Amino acid sequence: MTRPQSLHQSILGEIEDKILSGAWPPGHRIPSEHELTAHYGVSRMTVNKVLTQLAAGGLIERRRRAGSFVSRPLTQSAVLDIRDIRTEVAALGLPYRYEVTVRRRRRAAGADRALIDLQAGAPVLELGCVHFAGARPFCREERLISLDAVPEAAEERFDEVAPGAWLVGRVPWTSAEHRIRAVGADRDAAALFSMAEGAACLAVERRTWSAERPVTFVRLTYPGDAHELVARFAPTQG
Amino acid sequence: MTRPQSLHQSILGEIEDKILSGAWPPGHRIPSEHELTAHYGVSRMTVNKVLTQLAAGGLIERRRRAGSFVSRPLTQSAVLDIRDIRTEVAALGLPYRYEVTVRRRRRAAGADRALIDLQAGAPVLELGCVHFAGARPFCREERLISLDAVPEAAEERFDEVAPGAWLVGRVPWTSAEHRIRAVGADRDAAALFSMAEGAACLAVERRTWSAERPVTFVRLTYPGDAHELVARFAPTQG
DNA sequence: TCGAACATTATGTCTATACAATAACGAACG
DNA sequence: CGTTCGTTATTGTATAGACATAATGTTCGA
Repeated sequence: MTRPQSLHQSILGEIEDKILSGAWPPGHRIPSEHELTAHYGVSRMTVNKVLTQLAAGGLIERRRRAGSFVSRPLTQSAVLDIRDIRTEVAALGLPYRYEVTVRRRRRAAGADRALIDLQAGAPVLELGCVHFAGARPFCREERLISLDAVPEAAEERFDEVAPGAWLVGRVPWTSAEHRIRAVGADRDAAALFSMAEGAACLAVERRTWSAERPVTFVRLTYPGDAHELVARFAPTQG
Repeated sequence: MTRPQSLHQSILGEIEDKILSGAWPPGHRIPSEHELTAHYGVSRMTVNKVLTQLAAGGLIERRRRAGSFVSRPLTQSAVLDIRDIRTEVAALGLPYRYEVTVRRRRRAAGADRALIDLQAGAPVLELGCVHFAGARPFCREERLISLDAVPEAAEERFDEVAPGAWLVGRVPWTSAEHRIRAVGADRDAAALFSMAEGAACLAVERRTWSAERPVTFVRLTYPGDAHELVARFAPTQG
């Protein structure tokens, strides 16, 4: 359990404890790097590393000449883990399977451009999928892929690998924006999930860019309260 | 625009660009600290700072003796900003108001202990609130506060400050877990939001601990698709 | 051929020192 | 009394050197 920690880790832990326990309340001025250096008998660089890390985590704020202060939590920002659907299903201990229901190549129309920031007439691939957990449909996927950004997608059948996983393996690295809403099931979703039209569904919309260029838009619709997203907030991730 | 950056910031930017543009694809081994040291003409500590930061952001993975590698994005973890409800309403440009509808002090029963990890019979304060944006109800709040953790809450009327804001100002620093689901409106919510029973609502449940002790449980229910949560993911925060 | 011992290499951590940038403080001055 | 200006405490950044640690390759021996 108590594995040998590095110096700055144990110092980090100590200071964190002081803040989390309330011994050092929000607004409290914590000792200067110089004082901490003396207190712990370490070099200033080590102390600096700790405080820099605490500041990055939002636990303290630092001002030159003034000192470092325990920050008051204004916006609790939590880390949301967006996992691959296959992984999600596997976590339930159910066999995973998916079907491609729609695969259409076309040029971006007005409606598309509202979803993802594309040039008019840019070639896009429209995809529809259903993901299954065991025998039951788990999630509906509606996706647009910019063929300007990912031309290889035009040739891909997506029989073997789902579009999400395919893109992750192909497109280098991305920034993304997620929007999470509750929506009533449309006729399609109601039939798919065997639920009443208008019943509650969780909709996760994700827009993805790579090197400033739009890559893909996807809307994942999960039935009712059978699915939930979990986000955790902890001062230091670990 | 191009303000004078520090050395490690500009190096960070360069490497990030290489990864995001795809020049260094996932799995690619990036130059060793020693090589980067030579390439940029800086000390190893500076390079180390950059790579450590990239690793913390999840953009690269580091293995002793083997080197540093561009990681393949498996779980895209996004940062979800959980704001104060008052702030959310203010962002809409609407006047904010709230009402306390329920305020009951009692001992934790079985149902409560399923929500928040309390001892049997521990004193809790049960609260119900409705938050308004303009004239329309914006959000329903159901809350349990552990009076062991926050005894002062027993005396507080919550006339002036909503429970969420009150707690943030009082309880030092917390870790929290958020669960986000879509639920059908119960009779109460349907009446409140003037919607059909069973219509889609977004439910955000938050459990909060301070110094390992449970502090509060809150369930926020937002009407239908009138509300959405936004989470962003970017390699380096900034 | 297989496994154990060893060498090598890259990361991980820490120190001591240095100078720069910033902003709070206090003293001098109008 | 208020403003300006220099002083100084504190953080921010960077360097060079050192040793620790881990894991990969390599060599040698059974």
